[in-house]
Amino acid sequence: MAVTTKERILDTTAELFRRYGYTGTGLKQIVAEAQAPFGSIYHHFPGGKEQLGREVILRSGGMYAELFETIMNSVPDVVRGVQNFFEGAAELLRQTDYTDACPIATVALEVASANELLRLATAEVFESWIGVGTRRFAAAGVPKGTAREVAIVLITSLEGAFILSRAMRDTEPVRIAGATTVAALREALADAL
Amino acid sequence: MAVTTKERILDTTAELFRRYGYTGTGLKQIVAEAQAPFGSIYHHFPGGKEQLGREVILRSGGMYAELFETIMNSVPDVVRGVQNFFEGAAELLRQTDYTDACPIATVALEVASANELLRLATAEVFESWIGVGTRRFAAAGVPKGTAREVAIVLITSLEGAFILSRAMRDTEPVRIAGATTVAALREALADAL
DNA sequence: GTCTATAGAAGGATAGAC
DNA sequence: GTCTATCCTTCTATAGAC
Repeated sequence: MAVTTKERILDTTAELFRRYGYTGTGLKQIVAEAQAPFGSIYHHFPGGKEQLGREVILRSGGMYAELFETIMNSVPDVVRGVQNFFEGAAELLRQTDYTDACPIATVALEVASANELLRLATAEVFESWIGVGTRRFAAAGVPKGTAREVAIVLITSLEGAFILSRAMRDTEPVRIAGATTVAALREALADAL
Repeated sequence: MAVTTKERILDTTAELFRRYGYTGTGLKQIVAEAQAPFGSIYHHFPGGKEQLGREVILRSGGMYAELFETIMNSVPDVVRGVQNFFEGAAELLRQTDYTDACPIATVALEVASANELLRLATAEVFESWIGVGTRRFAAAGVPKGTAREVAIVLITSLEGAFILSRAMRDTEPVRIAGATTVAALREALADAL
């Protein structure tokens, strides 16, 4: 897996943030799981938990965007790509006992009214995701303004569905969210003709 | 406001949970804001923070369902009602500096993989909301199975939009989520004819 | 420069004064 | 039975040994 201590800390923190959130994850818990000495956190992240949190948010956001791009690139049809993305998310949820959902959602809600630096990091990630989706849908023929709306529908539907699916231990919300997003995308593509 | 100490504790905790989440809210912080002695928490909630958390989740869930019903009852048209619900949510977000969103979402994500008792409480609330929406849409003429799907679309869209809107400090996601939900509802009503 | 030990504050919980 | 004072743990952060 990760070769350097810093990478092990980043990966471990991302995993713990996804499961337990920002305030629910302790620095001692991180170094214990990453098998790193406590001091290494402050060596690699002089700004402490806040700096580590910021880097993990941005890194996780980038990795999730790459996952989306990879899945979308694997099929020629944009609608099929979106379907596969949601089906993959539902399958991963089930396989991981409903832990592997959005890597930044819990943190985003925790810091939204509590930590301005970290809120800005989550906003940056969401804006980047919207950009990725917008470009992808625009390239498939959706008008620009509508493409952004469809991207927002995709992200908000998936995020909300993750909340319900994790709480209820059922993939139904994610599957319905996928159908809703596909319907919005199909209509946007039809309007473009 | 709240007359009894117990009610003040419940109201204050609900407010703090909404802003800072479960792990981000301390018991000392709660009694300070509720102007109650520390011991009163363990007097009224012998099970400690967990019991208090459970009661707050269920209570907040019930109050939010009542808000939905009130708004839906205030207009004859179900589509207009849903539009008003989302517009009210967007307006409240803006007015409260993006703090007053879903009362249980942050807690739901925090406890989903960390506290089974509280996870079950959040699942119970989501199921009750789905029931409220399903009955409302079924009464408006949507077929039963579809009515449940529309209810889930409403809740997931709003929840996801709350995350993005709070992070980005922009009501755009909530407004788009409202349009998406209305589209799904309109289609479900059209299919019923 | 890597890591351990500890400081200082805040967390949840409890015992017991009144 | 209401409330205060305190306990023990855990938290983030830092100082300093090696």
